[in-house]
Amino acid sequence: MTISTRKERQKEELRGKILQAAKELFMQKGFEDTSIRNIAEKIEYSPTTIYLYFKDKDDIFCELHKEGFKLLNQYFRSLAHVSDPFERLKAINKAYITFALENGELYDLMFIIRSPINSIAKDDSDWEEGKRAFAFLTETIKECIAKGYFENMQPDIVAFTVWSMVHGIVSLEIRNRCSVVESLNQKDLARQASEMINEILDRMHKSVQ
Amino acid sequence: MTISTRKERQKEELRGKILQAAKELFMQKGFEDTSIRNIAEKIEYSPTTIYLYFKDKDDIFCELHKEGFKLLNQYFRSLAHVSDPFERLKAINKAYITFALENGELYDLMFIIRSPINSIAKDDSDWEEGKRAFAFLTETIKECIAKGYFENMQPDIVAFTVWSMVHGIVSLEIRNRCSVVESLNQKDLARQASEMINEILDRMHKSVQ
DNA sequence: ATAACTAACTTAACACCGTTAAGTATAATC
DNA sequence: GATTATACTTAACGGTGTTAAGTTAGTTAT
Repeated sequence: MTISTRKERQKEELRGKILQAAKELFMQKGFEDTSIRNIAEKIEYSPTTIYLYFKDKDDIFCELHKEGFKLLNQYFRSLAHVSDPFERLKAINKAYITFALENGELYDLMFIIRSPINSIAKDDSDWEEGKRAFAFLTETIKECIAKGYFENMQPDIVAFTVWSMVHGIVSLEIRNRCSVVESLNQKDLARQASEMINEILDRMHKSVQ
Repeated sequence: MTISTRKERQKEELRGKILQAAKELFMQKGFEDTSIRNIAEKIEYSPTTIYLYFKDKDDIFCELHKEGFKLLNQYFRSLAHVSDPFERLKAINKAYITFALENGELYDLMFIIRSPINSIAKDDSDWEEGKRAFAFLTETIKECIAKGYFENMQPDIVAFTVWSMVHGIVSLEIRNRCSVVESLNQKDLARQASEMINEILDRMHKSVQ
């Protein structure tokens, strides 16, 4: 028993090493620019070994995709204690942007890259953590509505809108499309972006008071 | 003279054919999934011929990038006659989303794809039409501000915010990340998105009256 | 103890990719 | 008619994801 569990543990360890190496390389060079051979070299195994642990490159993608959402949920979890829902909503925005800019390549993987997202969409377990993150946002917005914010608006439509606003900013930044706007200080984009979004939310709120 | 101009014309024609073939393939399969060999096969030339007309694949990208912005400006131009700036702004949002969803792969090229956007950023001529499009938006917002909208906000910050809001929606759709929101009718996304954005703008306006 | 089997890994290969060096055939020029 | 320039192609390089077949060590069965 002990011997077979050790073997199983070792297998799991190698799987973890592959994932770790893949993650580090993806963070450095991005998904497209990281090859199976690169990963193999890093862990000092032959490229084909990786296929004993993962179906294909997309399978590794999926794993890190899930990991990314776990991390995002960690960023969010620390906000659960903020009791005022509107303040929490603004904090979510800030946390989301911080997460995206601190983990650019991971964010890319989660929300921008094309790759195997169509195959991933079928399997519900791949989106579990993603849905949890979105649910946290939706729940916060429901509380806001209960307090009189976003009157006459559907919670998940508001949630989607808020999400897409921050995603818009972040993805333009990550894919380097901000250069057309000269007056935007690239370095302080996170702060400026947060402010803009929260300014918008504030004004929306004032409109219904 | 006639003979050399004919040759020049023929060269230009082939260049155009390459661009046209590339465009069609990009629209069908996306940039990454279209190879130089695919383009060559389509126009019945050898792959290397393409390198006589374009420096590399990124060079073709740049050309279509510029073309995309020209087309976007065509969508915008038809809105110049809308005299009320706030109505025009809302029409711009609608047109932008329509453009993006009608020309998904082209939009991808312009605003999402990583590829050679860093090399493109240096050359100002590549962004000429892009800046014209953004200027149209900024100008409209300046007029809005002159009429009392967006009080105490910087025009190009507002412009960037508006842009990123619509970009957020559109890019989540194009890269298939909308599936987490079950209540969003995928088919009518354009309409729903337009409505959401314009609802937000309306509420922002009411807040300062 | 030896034979058969299994697990973990590697080698070699396939068909593709972007790109380039060298070659060819045709047309223009001297 | 010889040379040179133009327009194009062939063949190759080093890379990619992926797979079929081979190897080597360890486990199990007789």
